Amino acid sequence: MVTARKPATGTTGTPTVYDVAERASVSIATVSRVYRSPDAVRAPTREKVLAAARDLGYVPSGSARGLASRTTGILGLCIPDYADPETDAPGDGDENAATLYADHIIRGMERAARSRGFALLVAASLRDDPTSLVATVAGHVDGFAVMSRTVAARELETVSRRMPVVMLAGPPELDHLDNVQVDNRDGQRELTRHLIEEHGLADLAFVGGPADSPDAEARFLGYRDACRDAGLPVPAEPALRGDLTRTAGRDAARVLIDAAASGAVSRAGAASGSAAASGAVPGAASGAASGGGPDPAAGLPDALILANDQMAVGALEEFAAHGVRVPEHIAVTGFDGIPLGAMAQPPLTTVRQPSRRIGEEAVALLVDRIGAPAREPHAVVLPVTLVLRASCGCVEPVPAPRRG
Amino acid sequence: MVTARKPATGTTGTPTVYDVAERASVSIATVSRVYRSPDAVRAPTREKVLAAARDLGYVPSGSARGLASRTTGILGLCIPDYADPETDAPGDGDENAATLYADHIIRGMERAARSRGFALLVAASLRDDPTSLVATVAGHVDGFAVMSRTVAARELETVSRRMPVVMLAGPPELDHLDNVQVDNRDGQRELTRHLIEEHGLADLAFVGGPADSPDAEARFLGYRDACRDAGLPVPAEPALRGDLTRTAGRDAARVLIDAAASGAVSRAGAASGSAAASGAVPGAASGAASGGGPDPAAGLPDALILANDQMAVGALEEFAAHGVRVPEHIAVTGFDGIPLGAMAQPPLTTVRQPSRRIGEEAVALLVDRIGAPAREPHAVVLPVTLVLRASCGCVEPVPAPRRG
DNA sequence: CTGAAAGCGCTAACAG
DNA sequence: CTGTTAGCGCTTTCAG
Repeated sequence: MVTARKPATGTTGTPTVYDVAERASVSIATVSRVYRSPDAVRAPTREKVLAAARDLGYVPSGSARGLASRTTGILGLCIPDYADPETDAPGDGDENAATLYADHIIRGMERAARSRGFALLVAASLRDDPTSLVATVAGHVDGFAVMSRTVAARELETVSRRMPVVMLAGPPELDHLDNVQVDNRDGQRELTRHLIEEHGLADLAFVGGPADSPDAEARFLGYRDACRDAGLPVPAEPALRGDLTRTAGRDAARVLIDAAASGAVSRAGAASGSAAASGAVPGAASGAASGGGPDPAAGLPDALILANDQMAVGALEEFAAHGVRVPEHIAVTGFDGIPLGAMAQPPLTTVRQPSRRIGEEAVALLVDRIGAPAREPHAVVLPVTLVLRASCGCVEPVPAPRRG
Repeated sequence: MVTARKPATGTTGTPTVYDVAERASVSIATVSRVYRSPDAVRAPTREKVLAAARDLGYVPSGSARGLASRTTGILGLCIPDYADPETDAPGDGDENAATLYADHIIRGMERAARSRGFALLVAASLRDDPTSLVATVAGHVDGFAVMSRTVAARELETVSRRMPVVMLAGPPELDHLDNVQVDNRDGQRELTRHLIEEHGLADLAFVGGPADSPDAEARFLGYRDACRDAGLPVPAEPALRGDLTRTAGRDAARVLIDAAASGAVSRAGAASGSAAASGAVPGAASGAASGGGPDPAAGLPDALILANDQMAVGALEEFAAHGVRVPEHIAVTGFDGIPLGAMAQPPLTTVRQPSRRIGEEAVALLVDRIGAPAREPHAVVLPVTLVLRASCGCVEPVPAPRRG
C-alpha cells in the first residue's frame, strides 16, 4: 500500500482543498460543495468547513476551478491603446475626456457582467507592443468583447470559432460575430437636418476624423444624407479632417477663420485630405440663426459640424479667442455627449451616444451566446439622441425637474 | 500495455496541447516551450508547432497555465459600487463625471499592468450583492489593489497573508499592507492657505463629504491646518456636509444663500453635522479679491471650499442661478482636478490628484511585492498640485505652450 | 534541443 | 448527504 495520495500541503504554500478537508475532517469533495452548492451540504458540516477555511486563509484557486469546470466566470474586453502614459495632466485634462468613451464601455460592461456573476478582464493594446491581446485575454475568459480595430481580424476569426466574441462600435468586419453599434449615421443625419430645417442653415462644413475611423466615417455619411435630403451639395470628402482631439478642433476653427479673413477663397482648401468641399454660398451666411452686429462672420460657413465633442469644444474655444460668436456668427455641433459639452460656452449641441449601454449590450450578447453557442449572430444597433443646446442656436432648455 | 494515455481531443472541444503536439508530431512539452520560451526550440520545430496551432485555432488555456505555473499574469482591482445602472444620461451627464476618479485609476492600472505583462481584472462591489469581491478576484490574480472601503478588513487581513494586496486611496486600515495615497491634507492646506494669504480671505466655509470618506476627512483636516496656521478659528466640523455630488454642491450653495438672505444668523447652522463653524467676520467680505458693485454678497462667507470638484461645480451653478458672482462675491474651490472644472464658469480653482498615477503606483507596488513577498510594507504618498484658476480670484493663466 | 512523467487544485460523475 | 476517483490542460524537472 502506498502512502497518502494527496498529502496536505503541510507548512508552506497556499492552503488547498486538501488542507481544508483535513482540518475539517471531511473529503475534498465536501469542501468543494460548500463553495459551489452550499445547500447540498448539511449546515453543521458546512460550518465546520467554512471555519477551517477561515482559519487557514483559504481562497479557492480560480485557475484550478476554471480548469476543472471549463468556465472561468470572467468576461473580457479588448480596447485600443489610448493616451500616452507620460502625458498625465499636462494642464487642462484634455486627454482625460478623450478616454471617457472607453471608460464608459468598461463601466457598462463591468456592472452588467458583475450583476450576472461575471468579473471583467480588461486589456488594452500597447502602441509599441503588438503582442496579441487575444491570446492574453482569450485563455482566461468565457467570452469577450473587442473594440473595433483593436485586434487583427484573422485572429478574431480563429478564436471566435472557439468562444463567444462580440465586436464593439465597429462595422462587422467579421459578419458572423455578434456586434453592437451606435447609430452614428442616423444621429449625424438628424443633427444636420436640424441645422438645415430648424435653423435654416445652408452653408455647412463638416470636420471629419481619421479616414480609418468607422465611427467618424459613418457620421460623415449621415451628414451627406442630410445634405442630399435637403437638396444641398453633397461633398465627397469632409471639408477638413482632424484626429478627434480638442487640439484638432482648435486647428480646424483656425483654418476656417484664417480662410475667411484672407478673402472668400475656398476656405476648405487647406484641408489635409482632398479639398473642394461645401459649396460656395457665401451670401448664405447672413441667413444664420440670429444675424445682427457687424460681421466677423464674413466668409465663415453657417455651421461647423465636428465629428466629435472634443473637437467641437476645441473649436468653441478657438472661436471665442478670435471674437467669433457662437451661434450668432456660426453654429457648432459635436457628437458623443461628453459632460464637457454641457459645460462649454455656449453649451454644445451634440448627439448623445449611449456609451455605457454599449458595454451592457455586449455583456448581454456574450452571456446569451455562452448559453447558446450556435445561436445566430445578432447585430444590435443602439439609438442615439439629439441634445439641442445653445451652440446651434437653440435656446438652452430649462433643466429637467428631478425625476420622482 | 495500456492505450494512449492522453488521447488527442479528437473532434469536439477546444484544441489542447495534445492536439497541437499530435498535428506537429512533437511532444506536448515542445508545444508548451514554443509558447513559454520560444528560443529554447529550434526554429523549424517552432514553425511546425505554430502552424499546427494556427490551423487548429489553438489558444492556450489560462486556467491550466495558471494551475501549473502558479501565476496567472493578472492583477486585480476592487472598486466600490458606483452609479445606479438605470440612471444613464438622465440629462446632464452628471454621473458621467462622477466616475472619473475610479476610471482613471482603472486606466492607470490597466496600462501599467499591461506594460509589465499583466492584464487587469476589475470587479466592483454591487450595492445589493454583498458577495465577497475578494473571493471572486483573489483566485484569479497574482495580486490586487483595493479601493478603500470596498471590502471588509477582516477579509483583506486573511487574503493578504497569501498574496500581494495594496490599499488604494484610503488610510492604511491594515498597517501591514502596501498602500498608495494622495496627499489630501497637504493639498487642502495649501489651497486654503492660498485663499487666506494671497487673496486675504478670512471668513471661510468648508463643505465636507460623508464622515466615513477618508479622503474628504483628510481634506477637512488640511483645511483646519491652514486655519490654525493663519490664526483663524478652527472649526471642529465642516460647516456643511454633502455626498460629494454636484447636487450636493448645489444644495450647499443654496443653504448659504438662504442663510445669508434670512439675516446674518449662523449661516452654517443648517448643516447636517454639528454647526458652529467659520468665525463671524462679516465685514471681511469686503476684503475679497475684487470688491465693488452692490452687495448680494452680504452674509456670505468670503470663500466656499468644497471637498471635491463635483460639489464645487454644483455650487458654481447655484451661485450663478442666484446672481451671486464668483469670485467677486465669494470665492469657490474644489478638489480633484476633473476636466469639468476647467470648463466651469468661472474655471474652477482646485487641487489636482494624480489619479492615474495612483493606479500606476499600485501596479508598481504589486509587481515589486510579487518579486519579493517578504518585503517591508511600503506606503507611497503621491503629491498633489494646486491648480489656480478664476474661481478663487486668480487670473486664468495663459494656456501653456505646447511642449516640444 | 526534445520527450516522458508527475502533478498543480478543483470539479464532477459515481458510489455508498 | 458525503466520499472516491478521474481527469481538466499545461508547466516542469529529469533524462536522453
